[in-house]
Amino acid sequence: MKEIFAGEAPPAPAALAAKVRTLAPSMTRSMQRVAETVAGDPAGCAALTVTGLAELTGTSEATVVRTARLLGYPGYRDLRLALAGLAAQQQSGRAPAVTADIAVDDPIADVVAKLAYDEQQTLADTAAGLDTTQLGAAVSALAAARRIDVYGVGASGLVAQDLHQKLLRIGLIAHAFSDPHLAVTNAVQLRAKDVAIAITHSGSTGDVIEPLRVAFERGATTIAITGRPHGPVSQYADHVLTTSTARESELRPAAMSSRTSQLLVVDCLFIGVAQRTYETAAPALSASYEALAHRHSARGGSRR
Amino acid sequence: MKEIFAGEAPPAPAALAAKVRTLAPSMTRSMQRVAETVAGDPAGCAALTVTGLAELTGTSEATVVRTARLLGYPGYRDLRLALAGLAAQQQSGRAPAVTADIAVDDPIADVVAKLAYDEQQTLADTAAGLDTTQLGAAVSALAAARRIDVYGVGASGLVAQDLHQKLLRIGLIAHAFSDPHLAVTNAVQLRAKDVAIAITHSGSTGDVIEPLRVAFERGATTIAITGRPHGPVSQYADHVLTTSTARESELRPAAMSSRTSQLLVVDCLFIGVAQRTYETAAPALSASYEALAHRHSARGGSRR
DNA sequence: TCACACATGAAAGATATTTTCGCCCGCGCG
DNA sequence: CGCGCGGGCGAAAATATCTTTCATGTGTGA
Repeated sequence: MKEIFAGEAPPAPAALAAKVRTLAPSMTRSMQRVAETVAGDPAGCAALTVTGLAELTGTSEATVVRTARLLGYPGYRDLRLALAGLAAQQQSGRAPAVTADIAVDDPIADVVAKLAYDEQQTLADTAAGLDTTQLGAAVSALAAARRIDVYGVGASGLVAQDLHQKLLRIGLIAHAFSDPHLAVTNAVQLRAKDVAIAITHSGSTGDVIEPLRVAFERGATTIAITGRPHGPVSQYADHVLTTSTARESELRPAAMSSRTSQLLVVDCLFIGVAQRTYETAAPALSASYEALAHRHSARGGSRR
Repeated sequence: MKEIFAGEAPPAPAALAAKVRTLAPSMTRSMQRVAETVAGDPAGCAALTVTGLAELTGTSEATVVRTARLLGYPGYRDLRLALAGLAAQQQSGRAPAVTADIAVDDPIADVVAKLAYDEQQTLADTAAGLDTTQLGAAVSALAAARRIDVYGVGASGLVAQDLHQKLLRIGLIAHAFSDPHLAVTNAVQLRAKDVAIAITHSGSTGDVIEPLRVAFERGATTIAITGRPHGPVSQYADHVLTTSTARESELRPAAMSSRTSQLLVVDCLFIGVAQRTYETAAPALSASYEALAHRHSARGGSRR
């Protein structure tokens, strides 16, 4: 009884069900049972050991191994591997679209998937809609600036601070203001060669438009990062960088996707400036990195 | 120290490369070698036995098994199965799409594209690597909390503030601290039913670990949002939410992708809590929305 | 410099897989 | 109707593979 399949087909890739059907007639009863079980639930069987599968099908280990051989694998181990692969393929096949809105009764796993998907979408949209000419001009202005002021309130305030932190890290003189009064009183200090940046999703947040207007009138270069490029804020902006807007829902306020979008724009500005000022930016970056290094191991304890 | 990873992530599906990156820092040299080999050639490694892989990487079987464990599998056998699945997926279709690093002389359009792609990747990895069980537990704790304190310094400080803002918006009592002293002095006020959240990419930022420890010892429920789930911070965390780590380059500091990842986690927490407390959250959300409405048209004027 | 902790691999121990071996059942022949 | 024969089949031995334990070396901090 030799099942010498010398030179036989290499381990079957995916068409396992077909192979089972083809070979079924030449199988004995027990082997058929095994083969059918395997073909019916690849994922489940992949989790089983020979013994497990033997019990499940009411046969013995030897039969399982014989079946595996008949299907073209060197042994059960390899069949099992192929099964795992098959299961993975099937798995990845479905679950394509999660475009629906987030509902109140969505399980947490769906929330994660949908949010991630939405934010990815937002990023793609933003990248596609960003005017690289404007971006380039903004970068040039920033790279040459004597001083940079960033305005943003509410959620945009955090983005302003993010940009602020980044610019400081590469040795530029930057400030971020969330307080409208401080913003305005500082804006009057600006002059040509300085840069003012207003961040507002709605494009009509008076609190950040006002300081931008002041800066604009003082002759500073002004940049607006907004989701409404034709909104009031653009009046006083030399360069307008448009952020994209995802649809919002009750559970997902606009602030959420606008933030993602704004951050991407801010990152682009940052990288752009870092490129232009590489000579000074690179050392500054690594210096700030090293400055932090000892704060980590310091109190934290060791790994694990 | 105990490696009780009870309730740890179930067998990872596909995002293995991401997981390797996330866990690499907490690995020893030999384990890193194994992990890299595996991530580099899933298909090839799936064909190897423990002994084979040990020889290939120049290490021992024990190390291979240890690595498999660290990656979240019960043993090497299961890692191998997952590897086979991964290989099948890769085979069956999409190109891995390699991204080049951002270079100093990249035109601005490339910068935008690469950044957007990287951040999308980071989001996908984070979503894939998030343990929804932990997330669910964290959400429950937050929804039932009397008071919520969030700690984060540096770039993570902004994320902490973002969460803070969001939680306030749905009527919860939350605070964010970037000042380590304030954080600790407030942490001593916490008790059971309160929640403390520490956000740190490195997992070893003493300034946020300390307040979390205090909160932990006071009996509060503690949550860590970190890129190194086995880092020191997890010692004092009831629930650990893992953020993914993208490879960083000179121009793209880790802080950048960690922020993206952290924000996604924070958003998930927020939505989760909003779902659970829908009755009170929904009105609170629309109330805060309306409160802002008049600040927009007020001074800004109309569009265009 | 010493001591400690921790990473590491060799080898023992446990499981899983493969092979061996012979039972048992059905069938044809005496 | 009984007897032998061939092959499906599974129990258990043999082997491969995986896991755990433990002793050793190595780097690190006091």
